[in-house]
Amino acid sequence: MNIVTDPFTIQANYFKALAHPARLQILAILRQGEACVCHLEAILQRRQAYISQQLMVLKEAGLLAERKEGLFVFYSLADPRLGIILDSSLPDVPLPAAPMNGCACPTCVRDG
Amino acid sequence: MNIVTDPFTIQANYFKALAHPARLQILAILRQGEACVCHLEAILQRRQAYISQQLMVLKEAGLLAERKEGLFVFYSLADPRLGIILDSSLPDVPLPAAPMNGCACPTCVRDG
DNA sequence: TCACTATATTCATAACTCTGAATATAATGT
DNA sequence: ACATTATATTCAGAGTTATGAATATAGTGA
Repeated sequence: MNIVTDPFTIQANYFKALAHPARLQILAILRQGEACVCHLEAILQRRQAYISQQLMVLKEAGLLAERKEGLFVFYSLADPRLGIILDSSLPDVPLPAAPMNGCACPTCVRDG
Repeated sequence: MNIVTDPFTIQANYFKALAHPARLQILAILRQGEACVCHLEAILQRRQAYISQQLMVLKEAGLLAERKEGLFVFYSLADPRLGIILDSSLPDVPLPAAPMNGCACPTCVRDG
């Protein structure tokens, strides 16, 4: 595993991180504000390990910031510029944020 | 092979087309203006079949426009918005357009 | 310390994508 | 019609990525 210096390869790796429906859905959710893993788990209806795996891919690509609060880890977008890319990449199709049900994280419990 | 309607999957397919160094290099060249296959072949130093394959991927993703002129097919960017995405995705690294040598297409012959 | 909960990692296999070689098509001139 | 040139397509094997199951870690409270 060599260090990549070719700018086209670096850029390609960046897009690779974006080239996955579940990861794009996660990013769409995070654009609305930070969220913990359990939150994403409830929205995406996928098992926790799966969510964590996708978060790791996004994190390694440098797309996410994280904040710990007790047991919870809250993820958010590292760079708002990402919003420009996400908007520009799908001119005509709106990206609905899927509805939530049943998350026990502090935010959800407080907000009902 | 079903028709995809999920917006996240559509968007992911879009990024998949971008997630490849050779294709990004092609796009970087096309941002400077249309180019024929032989032109790209000379710049990328890859075999013609390879260039055509990558062009087909970009075309299927809806990124390219084409124009026929005799035996030559000139490709160009379908949507200038793509420039925004390409610029935003690599804030700090300049993308050099590789130097050319030896292309026999009408444009190159005319311009010397 | 122990039990509990939220999140992370590892691993094996399935699924997919890339690549190169060969070949096909399509436009042009003779 | 034939030859030539520019571009497109097909296909198989190599290589990469995704997925689910199992397990590990880390923070919290008793």
